Order: sequence, then structure tokens, then C-alpha cells
Amino acid sequence: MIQDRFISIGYLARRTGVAVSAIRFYEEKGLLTALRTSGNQRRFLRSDIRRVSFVLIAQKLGLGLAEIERELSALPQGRTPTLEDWENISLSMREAIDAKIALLELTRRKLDECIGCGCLSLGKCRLYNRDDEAGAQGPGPRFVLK
Amino acid sequence: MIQDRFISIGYLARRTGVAVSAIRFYEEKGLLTALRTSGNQRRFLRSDIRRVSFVLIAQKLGLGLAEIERELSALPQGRTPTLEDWENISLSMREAIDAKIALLELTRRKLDECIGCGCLSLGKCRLYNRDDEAGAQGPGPRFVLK
DNA sequence: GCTTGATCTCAAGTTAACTTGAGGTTGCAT
DNA sequence: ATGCAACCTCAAGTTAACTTGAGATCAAGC
Repeated sequence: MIQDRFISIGYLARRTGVAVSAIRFYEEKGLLTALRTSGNQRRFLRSDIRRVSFVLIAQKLGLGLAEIERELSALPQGRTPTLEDWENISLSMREAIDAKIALLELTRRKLDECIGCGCLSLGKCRLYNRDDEAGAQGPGPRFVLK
Repeated sequence: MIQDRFISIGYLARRTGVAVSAIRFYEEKGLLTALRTSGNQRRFLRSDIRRVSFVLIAQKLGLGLAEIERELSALPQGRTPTLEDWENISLSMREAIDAKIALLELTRRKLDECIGCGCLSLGKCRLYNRDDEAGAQGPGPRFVLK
């Protein structure tokens, strides 16, 4: 097994830290493909370790399995992924990360403004007033911090 | 209603952008408390608009409703939250945001290293080798990019 | 050849966060 | 005083991402 080209589901599970049941689940969802032994046991490619790692990272970025599958479909199952395959998928993940960071930074900025101005307690803050006085005349803005 | 101290569930829903059913759900989960009219309809405080906004922001930060409830329990329902209440909860959210950003930046860095080195295709990358040769002798590291 | 841990399939359960639907009541403008 | 949108409750359904359990088979060391 150790030096094999093919690996068992348990080995893949140990190497990636995900449960065996989760791997079967990923296969069912099309994120992974397995060959079968004569006795019907799954055999994965060693490169599937990376594939699964990819799923884990992408999940941390907030992607759902369906989206991840779309990303991964760029990586052909059968052959060893090329440098280009890898670059493409990595760059698209990089963009996702950048977008997430930007959103968080925006939120942080809004929050800082809000902390600074004494929102909620003094009735001086523009955000607060949007809730209250401004809100009192018509539909008004929906979300306090966007 | 518009200048009332108390607001209906529909108004709260419109002002926050969340569905009426979601508000009832939040109440059930203890995130919100409502008074009732003689006819059993809910009446919220105007300040609950902010409370709900808070839930929305905290959710964007990846907190679950249970955790949010814990945070929110610092904000007493009955009285107008003070500057201190607000500052405390905002600061703890700020920390959560900072942590998230840091994690994303780490991931981005790892990913960049990986893109730069031509992982997966050339057998030169340390990350790649951890999967493969290193992985071939023993348990080895579990996650490719941590 | 036998034992034992690893696998297999398939169905059902789980948690989070809501939504939908049925059947009935309220509140407010005219 | 009446109509109708907005409310109410309670039960069940939904989606995502898995896990758990039952009952059976496989693979590999001794």
C-alpha cells in the first residue's frame, strides 16, 4: 500500500484527516472517483490526497461542495494535473480569498466607525439615527451595517 | 406604528430584510424577546432592529446562532443598551474579524507559495513531496496546506 | 484456513437555519 | 361593521454536509 500507485479509502482518510464516510460522500457527489478491486473495494489515486486537501481548503473559503466540484472539474481525474491546471485553480481560489478578505475589512471598518462614535447609546451616530429618526419616516434603509 | 415605541413583526422584517418566519425563529431561539398585544400579536422594541442587524453581521463572520446568542446576552433586552454594552460586543466581534482575516491571509500565503513553485506537476515542491515521497514512509502530515 | 480489521451498501438520523402550509384570528382603514 | 392584509400556532419539509447502524464481505497476517 505504502508505495502503491493506488490507495485504500482508509489510507486516504488518514492522510487527509477526513472520515471514511465523508470520502464516500464526496465520491457520491462527484468530487472524487475511485476504481474498484475485484472484491469491490475502492482504490483511489495517490493524487486524490491533494484533491481532498483542496476540498478542505475551498470549504474554509466558504465554498459549498457543489461549487468546489465545479472548480475541481478543471482538474482531470485520470491524469496527473499539469502546472497549468494547478495554476488556474489556485488563482481562482486566490481571488475568492481576496474577495473574502476585502469584505471582512469593510465590515471591520464599519464596525470601527461605529465603536468610535458611541452608537446605540448617545443618539448622535448616523447609523443609529438611520435606525431611528430616519427610520421613522418611511421605509428607509434595510441593513444598518452593510 | 411609525413613531411608536413598539413595532410589529412585519415592520421589523422589512427594516432588517429578514423574513417574518426567520424573526419568529430567532425569538424561539432566544435571540429576541417580544411582548404580546391583547390579541396575541408580537410587539418588538425599536431597538430590536439593531439587534437583528447584529445577528446578520455576526452570521457573516461565521458565528452560529447559538454563539451569537451568547454574545447578545450581554445586551440586556429590556433597557436601551449602553455605550459600554455596545463597545464590548463590538470589540469582541472585531477580534473575531481580525482572526478570520489572519487565517485567510495565511491561507493565501501558502497558496501563493504553492503557485509559485509549480506544485503537483514537477515533483520539486516541498508540499508536493510531503504528499508523495514523505507520505510514502509512515503516517506523515495530514493536511497539505495548513 | 482462520481471524480480525477494513470495507461494502443502503437506509435513516443529525444539525443548522430556516421555509412552507394549513387552518384560524386580529387590527385597522373605510 | 366589514373586508382583508397581517398575524398566530404547530407540524412538516428543505438543504447542506455528513454520521450512524445494520448486516454482509474482503484482505492479509499467522
